[in-house]
Amino acid sequence: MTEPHNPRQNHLLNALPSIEFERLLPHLELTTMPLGNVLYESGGKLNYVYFPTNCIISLLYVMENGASAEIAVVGNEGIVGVALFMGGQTMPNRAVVQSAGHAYRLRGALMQHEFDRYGVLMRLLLRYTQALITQMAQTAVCNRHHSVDQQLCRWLLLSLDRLSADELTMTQVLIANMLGVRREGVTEAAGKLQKAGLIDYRRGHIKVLDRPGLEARVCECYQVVKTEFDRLLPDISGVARDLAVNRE
Amino acid sequence: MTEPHNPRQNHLLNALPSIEFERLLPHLELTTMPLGNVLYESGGKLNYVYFPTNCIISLLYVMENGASAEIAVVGNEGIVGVALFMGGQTMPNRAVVQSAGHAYRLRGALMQHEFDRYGVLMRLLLRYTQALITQMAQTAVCNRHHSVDQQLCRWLLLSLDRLSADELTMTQVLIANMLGVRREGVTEAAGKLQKAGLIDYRRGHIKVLDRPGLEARVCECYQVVKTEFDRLLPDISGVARDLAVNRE
DNA sequence: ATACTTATGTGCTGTATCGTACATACATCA
DNA sequence: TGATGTATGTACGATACAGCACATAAGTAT
Repeated sequence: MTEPHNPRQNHLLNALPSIEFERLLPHLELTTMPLGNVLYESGGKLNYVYFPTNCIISLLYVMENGASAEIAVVGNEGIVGVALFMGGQTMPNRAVVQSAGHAYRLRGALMQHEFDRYGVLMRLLLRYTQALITQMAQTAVCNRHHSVDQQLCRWLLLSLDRLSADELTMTQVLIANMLGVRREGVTEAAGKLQKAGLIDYRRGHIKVLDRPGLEARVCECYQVVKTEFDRLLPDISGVARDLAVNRE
Repeated sequence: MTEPHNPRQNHLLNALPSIEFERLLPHLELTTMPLGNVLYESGGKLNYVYFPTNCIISLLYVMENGASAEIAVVGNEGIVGVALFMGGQTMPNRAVVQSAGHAYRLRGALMQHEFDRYGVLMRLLLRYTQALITQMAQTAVCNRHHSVDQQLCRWLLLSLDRLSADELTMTQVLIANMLGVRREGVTEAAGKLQKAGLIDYRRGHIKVLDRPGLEARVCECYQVVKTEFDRLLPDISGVARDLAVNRE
């Protein structure tokens, strides 16, 4: 049950050539990420970047009136805190643990220093950031045009992909906050999926029974995002090799 | 009307130290940007990046069923084609001229080469990209929570900021495509603004009569985006004022 | 002027989602 | 075992917007 933790469970870290990885290793701190923990507040200074291994972090915007909306999710394919190397230091949204687990964190100053070596790490981070951009853009599109049912499917699939699991711990209230809809809307949408035999939903535990069924029902947004992540960050050492060679 | 065109009308180019600017200058090609012109298609290769001077480019996603939604707008504060230096080469959305004008373009290979000098240009581009991320994120939030009325205000203000003008040429159908709503919805929202004396709307021409009034009516999303652009690219407002003077 | 095209305005019905209120089921712990 | 808090289900009117049909108005070409 208690798997040994390893920074290489994070795909970005795993894709690093050993020289760069070894350089980071002593500075990577294993951190427990309990559900609901806030990594940074909107506009707050980022002291660390986080490389998730088996947790999911949700980037969400909280409005003046308290309503919220998820902008993107980050799992072990990515990093939390892109503002640290993009140059802005902060961002106008909150990062909160959506699914408990672990992450390796790295001090912001170290992150910047390592980024400024202009090596494979920098290339990977920029590619990841582009993928993140696509996810945000597609969230905007999905919020505009698709039904709660479809958005729930998208959200489930994106989350499960990031956990490499078929099950997750999550109440309907939380999902509603992420999607920025009423809790009752989630109840109804989840009810339909349950009735269709696609998921099994019981008091904070969702289990996917028929993944192809979910994929058949989801809007195009899911595939756009997934395809783009696969394209930009294909499994993995391959990319690193390309990145090392391709740039003259 | 041959105003003298100058690459420095683009804020990113203008912010470059002279060494870097001089190096780019011979490669910057002045390009006419007619309304509706498609700079790149979803997934299409980017041969050039574009530095708008007095035009607006809209990044929009076109869905399988033909519906569309704007993800972000780019004016003379920015650059079109971030995928070229972020490493992904393409993006799953379309870039189309929303307001006619001019831009300077630069071959993709040159852009990458210059980025890889890791100078001021790179820093500026990354900061701009972070600002762009905020704009996209806020679009997602706005699509989720705000009314067509509010979104129209936001869209108008963001567009006008990028033209340093109080007037723009734009039919309701086009606005509807950008916002991803029905044309009739725009008619109604614009009608309200007209009735309130905030704008004068006549067959493809919108003139803002009461900008403070618009700002009072817009949702928080506009300020979030504007504040973030000002923070990350502080030279914007100054140059914008200059351009506004030049126009009269 | 005339016809024609394009832009805008209006009205209707249908529907997804909201806001609200409340009922039921499950889980934990005294 | 029962009490209590939390998660989920259901119901109903209100509303914003979609989808559609059509009317009017402003330019443009003949």
